[in-house]
Amino acid sequence: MEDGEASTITCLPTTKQNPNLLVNQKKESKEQKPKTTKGRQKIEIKRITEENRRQVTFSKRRSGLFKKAAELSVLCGAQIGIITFSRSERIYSFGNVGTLIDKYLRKTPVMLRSNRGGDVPTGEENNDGLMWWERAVESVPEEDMEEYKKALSALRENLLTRIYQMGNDRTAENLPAFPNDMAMADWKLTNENLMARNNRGYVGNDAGLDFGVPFMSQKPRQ
Amino acid sequence: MEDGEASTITCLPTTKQNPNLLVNQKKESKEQKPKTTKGRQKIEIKRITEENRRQVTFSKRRSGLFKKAAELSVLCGAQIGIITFSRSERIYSFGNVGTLIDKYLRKTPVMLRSNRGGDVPTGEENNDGLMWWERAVESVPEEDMEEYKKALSALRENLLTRIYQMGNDRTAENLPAFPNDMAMADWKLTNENLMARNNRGYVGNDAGLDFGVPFMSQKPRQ
DNA sequence: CGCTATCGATAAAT
DNA sequence: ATTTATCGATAGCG
Repeated sequence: MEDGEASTITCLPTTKQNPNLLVNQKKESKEQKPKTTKGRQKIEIKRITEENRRQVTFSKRRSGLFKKAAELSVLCGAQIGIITFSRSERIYSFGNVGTLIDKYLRKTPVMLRSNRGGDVPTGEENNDGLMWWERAVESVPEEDMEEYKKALSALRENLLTRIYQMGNDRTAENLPAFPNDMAMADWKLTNENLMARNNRGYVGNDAGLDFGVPFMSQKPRQ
Repeated sequence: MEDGEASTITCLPTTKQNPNLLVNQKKESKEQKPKTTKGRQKIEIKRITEENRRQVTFSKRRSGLFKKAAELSVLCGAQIGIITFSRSERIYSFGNVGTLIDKYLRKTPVMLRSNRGGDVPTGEENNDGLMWWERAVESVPEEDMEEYKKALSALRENLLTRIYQMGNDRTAENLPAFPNDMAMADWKLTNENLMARNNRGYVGNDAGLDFGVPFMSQKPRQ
């Protein structure tokens, strides 16, 4: 913003807001503006190649999508969860995803069909390639049980910690209240998602995050 | 046409073919209509009480939401999954939910840091109110371990079963470059979910589980 | 440097 | 006609 910013870029009239005044100001300037933009344009629904533009579009449309989802949720009292991965593997989620995943998976009531571990129809689905925690419990050697238990516990701890970590709110001013279907915390977080500005930190390709919550920030609040 | 596919689930909405309303509407036409519609109206975002209207709204907006999601997906090459439960517990999903849930859950790498301690800011982190599977493993009495293990195992089985039951949506496992389309199977699944109401039997309530089990298939190629 | 907020203008939806 | 969702461009914030 150093170069060329102050010096009025091209077509923008100087009636533009002064960067110095970041406070919300009434744009009283109802004056004649020399047509600065081309307005909303029609775009084809196809992969956006330009990296930059795609990024911006992703951000904007995702916001729009989440907003819609929130509205639908409120209007109809429906539970909605959205999971989104950008191309850079960054995750963005909306709603109480964890709960919904749970319900989703439970569409089929539990019945103890005794098809054991490697039953996958696609073949070659032995335990190889599975994470330790997704392996059948029986496959854990008795002597490793102790460690296994510890690990499971740690896993749970991490999840809970993550969930509770997101206790920092950002003052959701004038947002409607969610029906009691959605937990307050979730709603707050969703709001963060909606207006969120802070979202980084957990990125990369691991350094994970959540489970049941749509949050963005990762600030551990110390 | 290829983008037609991309352009969303589309097609399901609107059978609106009002002869009066031509598609092309230029603002130049100053024709005074005696009394057409009141145009788009603003509605308050609050729970719709009237059962009927809410149902309709749910249907319409869900379509709209899915459409948006599809567009976003195509435009930005992002993976998107939406899970929706209506008040009547009917499920509607969009996208390759299975894969996304998998990725979502996998986003939490297991770190064997056993940071214990009830550091939960909000307090009340006792085991009460937790489902059996989310309780600390240590809290399981030794004599119950056997059963616990069985349960965990059954859990995993069910998840796997569930996943494969809901169809072959593992197409987009790690779709490389995003062609402007979502996997066919996924679309089919989405559409099925959209129109087919064959989602019954998932009753379920209570006991949820979800976190530690990624399930889902392995790499497509073998 | 990458992602989000804002703005003017306009396409889209109702 | 009126409200909403983007678009392109850019300022702002981490």
